Amino acid sequence: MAASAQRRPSASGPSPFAKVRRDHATETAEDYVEAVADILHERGECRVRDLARNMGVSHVTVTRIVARLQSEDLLDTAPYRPIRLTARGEKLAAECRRRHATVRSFLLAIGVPPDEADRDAEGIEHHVGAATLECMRRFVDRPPASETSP
Amino acid sequence: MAASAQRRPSASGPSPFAKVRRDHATETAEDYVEAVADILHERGECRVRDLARNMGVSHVTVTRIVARLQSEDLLDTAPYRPIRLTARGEKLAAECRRRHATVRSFLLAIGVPPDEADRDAEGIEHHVGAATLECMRRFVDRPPASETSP
DNA sequence: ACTCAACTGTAGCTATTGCTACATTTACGG
DNA sequence: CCGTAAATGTAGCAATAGCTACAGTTGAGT
Repeated sequence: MAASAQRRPSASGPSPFAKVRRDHATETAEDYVEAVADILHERGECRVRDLARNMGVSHVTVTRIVARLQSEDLLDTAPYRPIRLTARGEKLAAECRRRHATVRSFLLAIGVPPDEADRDAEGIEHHVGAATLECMRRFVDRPPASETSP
Repeated sequence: MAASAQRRPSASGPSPFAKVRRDHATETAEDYVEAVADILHERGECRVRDLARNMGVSHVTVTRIVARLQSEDLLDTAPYRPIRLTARGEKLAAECRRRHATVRSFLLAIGVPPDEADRDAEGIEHHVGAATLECMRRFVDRPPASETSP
């Protein structure tokens, strides 16, 4: 009888779920860094309060996560001071922004309604590998047919 | 100055991230239920040990999560006994299996290499809404062009 | 029947992300 | 200046998901 109960091939590790777990670890960082970049762009200054409103969580949660991201050299702040991006943070934010835009455009290109495209892109973007992203980009650049228009 | 710093529209809640957080809450349930179904199908019996190997975590983690899923009426077990699916669990597993297959086929259809398609499908499947899934299904059923063959 | 290895459960730790309640700081207006 | 409201920080709680170490069960083989 076939191999083990592993339903997915384990080419790069003991379990495909390992990658998903790793993604979750960076997901928060990516969301916050991207949000900081957006807020900075819109208001010129990013405060804990802005992030709390943007992410839909309490200011306490934001404070703690910002502290962690500062220790990871992604954000830069001081008590009662605005939050800025480090060089690494800027770079990560740019990558995330680009990837998010690609995923969103891709979903729209295959015919997903805008509101669901927004919601799903938020969750999907963190789980899209390099090859998948490239395929999405190619698809958006050159949609194979008028699939979206009946 | 425009609206708020919300970069994404908030059509169905205070923040698009709320949905992502909700998805995460059910993600574990879905993964475990699906794994139980697979193991049951392959070996006829599902033990804590099988799940631990399948998910790449320790048996302790599995025990605790199985207990929670039992309290949620998705799994059914007893101390030192095999793990089975409840009716609700069966239903959820079937839905997940179908969705996973769709996402994976879709990724393959847009040209993602099989190994990355496996990995990414694992992370993406939990964040795919009904409309997005339907679009993927339509795409797989009727690929617009020979996008995958250079 | 008994022994023993494998399996399972329990205790107790860490880390992350939520929260409320309370304390402190900033900054603005009078 | 000084007071106050808003913003921020801190303390301490809950739930989830990891882990190691140790204890208890099961079941197979002798």
